Amino acid sequence: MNARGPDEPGRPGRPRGSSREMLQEAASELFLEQTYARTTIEQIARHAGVSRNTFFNYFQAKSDLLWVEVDVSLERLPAALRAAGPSEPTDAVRRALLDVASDFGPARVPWALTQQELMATTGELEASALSRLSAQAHLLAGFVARRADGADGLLCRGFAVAVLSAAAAAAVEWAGAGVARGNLAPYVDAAIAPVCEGFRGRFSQP
Amino acid sequence: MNARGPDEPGRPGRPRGSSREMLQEAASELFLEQTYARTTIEQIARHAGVSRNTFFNYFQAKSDLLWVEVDVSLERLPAALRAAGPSEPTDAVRRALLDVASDFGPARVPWALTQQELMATTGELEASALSRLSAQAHLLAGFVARRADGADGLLCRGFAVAVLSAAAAAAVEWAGAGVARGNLAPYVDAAIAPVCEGFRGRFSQP
DNA sequence: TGCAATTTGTGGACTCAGCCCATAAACTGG
DNA sequence: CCAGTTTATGGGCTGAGTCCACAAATTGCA
Repeated sequence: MNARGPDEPGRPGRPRGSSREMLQEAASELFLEQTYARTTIEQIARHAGVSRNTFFNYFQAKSDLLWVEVDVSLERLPAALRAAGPSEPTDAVRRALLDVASDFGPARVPWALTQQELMATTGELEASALSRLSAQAHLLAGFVARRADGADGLLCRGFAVAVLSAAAAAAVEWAGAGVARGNLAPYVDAAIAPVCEGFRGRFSQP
Repeated sequence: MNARGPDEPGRPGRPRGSSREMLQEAASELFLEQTYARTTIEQIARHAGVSRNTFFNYFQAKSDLLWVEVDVSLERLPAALRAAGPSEPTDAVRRALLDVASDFGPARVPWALTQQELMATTGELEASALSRLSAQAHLLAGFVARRADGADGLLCRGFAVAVLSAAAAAAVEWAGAGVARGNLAPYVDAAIAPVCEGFRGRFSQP
């Protein structure tokens, strides 16, 4: 077990010859030229100067490339929840999601939201999308359950997936709105506010 | 263009030598023995006495086999919505979803809900699940938009995905509850009621 | 009876994602 | 110089999904 990260200088072993960023950049160029569906992992890797297998040292799946920006912002969700303070759970979740959404301005549209129609094999986008949604739902449900001690597990999970899928629908709408889309946050707020309202008060404070 | 279905007797062309049911039965046996992940399309087809390619004459994807029962019940959703009458849109949706859910008793658990952990390639279950959810969301959003003339598209879509994902979470909970799970409908009702409440009144009648 | 049209079954070939493995290369510290 | 560690690479493999050409089975029509 070595506590050092993969980039510290004094670390044993062969240093990395590439980076996630290089592969992302290579992929972006190819996606623009050919679309995601017509781009193979082999092409991305060679374009970045590495071999196909090396690609899998940096990403677990091709579809991860569609979600890089989203994944980065979602890493902040736990902190955003903690920062939301001891308020009512649905309010805390709403504030935290708006905080994460505030990362996305009109020019920062994730690949995942622009390549909706042009996916290769059946439901590659769907798979990657739902796997992310359920990971975050697990997080949110745990948060709510901890805040509302003894709350019904189904209620926590129901709220988590409902609010997240409403937010996702808002992101799709936002991405499809064209150049005048503005910021993501207002879209998300409009979509999740009714969900939060419907669940407000159902998570009794401990 | 031939209006006759694939089973009418007077239809030209070679009659079908197999059926969806035969393939489903073959698949069920193999899934019980080997799990979904360890069963190949080739095995299912041979077990049903046809070739691999013929499988794709009856199903579009291997994962369709996980959703046969669900798909059959979901076909009733449009009729259930129409039957829900001219009541408030969120009420109509709630009643229609409970109607569909009433198909599922304690012994009728779809494969999709029992093979959650044992999928083959990354996110095969997720892909098939989300593709179904978004198809039904499209339906629901259209229904609500028609009922509430001039309503915000984002609000309609947000409600549709929120209520459906809450129902899906309920189904997961239900399937995981073991032999004493009872009927699906109460689970669904508990999960979607708050969502419907949050959106109630937001779809002004025309 | 024969012939076109139509529909299904089938085998073969292909692409590509994802996975595993053995080996080489590049670095560390002793 | 050596042992340990980490990355890079090539090779091979499985399996889903697609395409295509051709055979087989049925229809209606001449």
